[in-house]
Amino acid sequence: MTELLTQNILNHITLSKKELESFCSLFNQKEVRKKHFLMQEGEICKFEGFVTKGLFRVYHIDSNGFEQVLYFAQENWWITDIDSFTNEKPSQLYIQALEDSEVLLISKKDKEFAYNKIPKIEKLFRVMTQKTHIALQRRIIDNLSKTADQRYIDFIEKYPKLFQRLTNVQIAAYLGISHEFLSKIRRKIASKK
Amino acid sequence: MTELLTQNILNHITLSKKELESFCSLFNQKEVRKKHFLMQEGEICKFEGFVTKGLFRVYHIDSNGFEQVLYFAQENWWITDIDSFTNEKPSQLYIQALEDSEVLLISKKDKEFAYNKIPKIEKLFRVMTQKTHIALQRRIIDNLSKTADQRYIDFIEKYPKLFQRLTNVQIAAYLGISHEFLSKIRRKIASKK
DNA sequence: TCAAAACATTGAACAAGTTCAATAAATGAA
DNA sequence: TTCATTTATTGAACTTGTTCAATGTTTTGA
Repeated sequence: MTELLTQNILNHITLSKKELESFCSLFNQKEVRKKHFLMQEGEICKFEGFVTKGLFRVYHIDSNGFEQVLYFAQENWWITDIDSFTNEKPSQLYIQALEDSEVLLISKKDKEFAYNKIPKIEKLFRVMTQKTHIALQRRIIDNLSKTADQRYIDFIEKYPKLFQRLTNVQIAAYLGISHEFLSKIRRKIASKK
Repeated sequence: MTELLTQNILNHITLSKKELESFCSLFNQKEVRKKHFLMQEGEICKFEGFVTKGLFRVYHIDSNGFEQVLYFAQENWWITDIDSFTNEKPSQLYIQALEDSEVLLISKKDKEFAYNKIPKIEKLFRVMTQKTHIALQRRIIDNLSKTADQRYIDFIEKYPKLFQRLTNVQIAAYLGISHEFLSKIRRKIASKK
C-alpha cells in the first residue's frame, strides 16, 4: 500500500528501513470517488497527500465563476494547498477526483512530529518544495511568453499519459483558454499534419 | 551592514545572537552598478543573495528575443536562480541591477555549512521557499484569470513603492503585455478618474 | 550643457482569444 | 438498450492585446 510512497521518498533522500516504516505509518489511506472532493474552498487544509491511484485536479474559481486549474495530480504526485496547510487559513482551492482515486494523507501534527523525529524528512520536503518552485517559475515564464498553441503542444509533450486522461475542458482550464478555442487549436494542428 | 539581514531572519525564525553572527559572517557584500549584471544566462548561479540596497530584475529572454520578468527584488528581498543554484546547471535567467545596488551573497558551500551547523537555518529557507511558492501560485492563477488592466491595478496596489521605481517597459514585461498596450491601459484608467 | 539614448504615447491594421448559440459525438446510469 | 448528460466542434461577431511606425518627452553621460 505504501510501496509507491517509499519509492517516491527514496528518489529524494535516503532513509533506513526503520525510518521509512516509521514515517509511512503516519499516513492514512483515503478513497475518493470520481467527482468527489478531497477539499473545498473555505476549508482549512488539514493534510498533505500522496496519490497512489487515480487523478485529481486542484483548481480555483474566480469571481466570474471561471475555473483555473493550478495543477493535476496523478499517481506518485503530492497534493495539498500549501498556503492553507502551512498558515492554517481557509483555502481558496478545490481538490476534486477526476477518477476513482486513492490518497495517503498525513496530518500537520504528524508531519511536524516526523520533522523532529527524522530530520531528513525536513530535507525531503524542502527538496520537493524547491522542485515545485522551479516548475512554477517555468510555468509563469511560459504563460507570459508562449502562445496558447505552443502551450498546448508543450503540455502534450510533457505529460503524454496525463493528457489522455483529461478532457479538453480540463486542459483548457490549465492552459488558461476557453475550451472552444482549444478545439480550434486542435483542428489547426490536425490539419497541418 | 547586516542589519537588514538579521532583521529579515528574525522575522522568520528565532536565533541566538551568536548563531545570527555566525550565519551572517558567511555572507559577502557586493556592489552592482546600475545596468550591470549579477548573473547572466548560461552561468551557473553560485550564490543566494539578499538585497540591502537598490533594485534588481530577474528575467528571461525567450526565443523571439522578448524579455519576461520573473520578479523584481528591492531592499529586503532574497534573490537567486533556485534551479541553477540547487541543481548546478546553467541558468536561463539574467539578474540585472536597475539602480546602483548592494547585495549580501552566500555560496552554496557556506549555505550547506550553515544547514549543518545551525539546523534552524534549514527551517528558515524552507519557510521562505514556501512563501515564495504561495506567491507563485497566486500569480499563476491571476495570470490565468485576470485581464491585463486588472493585473496592472493589482500590481500598483500590491507594490506601490516598487511601482514608482520602475519604468513602464519593466512593468509590462512583468505583466506579460507590450509596453504600448500598457500605455493604453494607463490612459484608459486616467480618463476614468 | 547638449546630443544621444532611453522612455512614453498614439493610431491604424492586424492577430489572438472569447462569447454565444447551434449541433454532433461520446459516455454513463438505469 | 436507451435516453439524458457531458463533452467536443464549429461559425460569426466581438474584445483584448500586438505590431509597427511616427512623435514627443525625459534622462543621462561625455
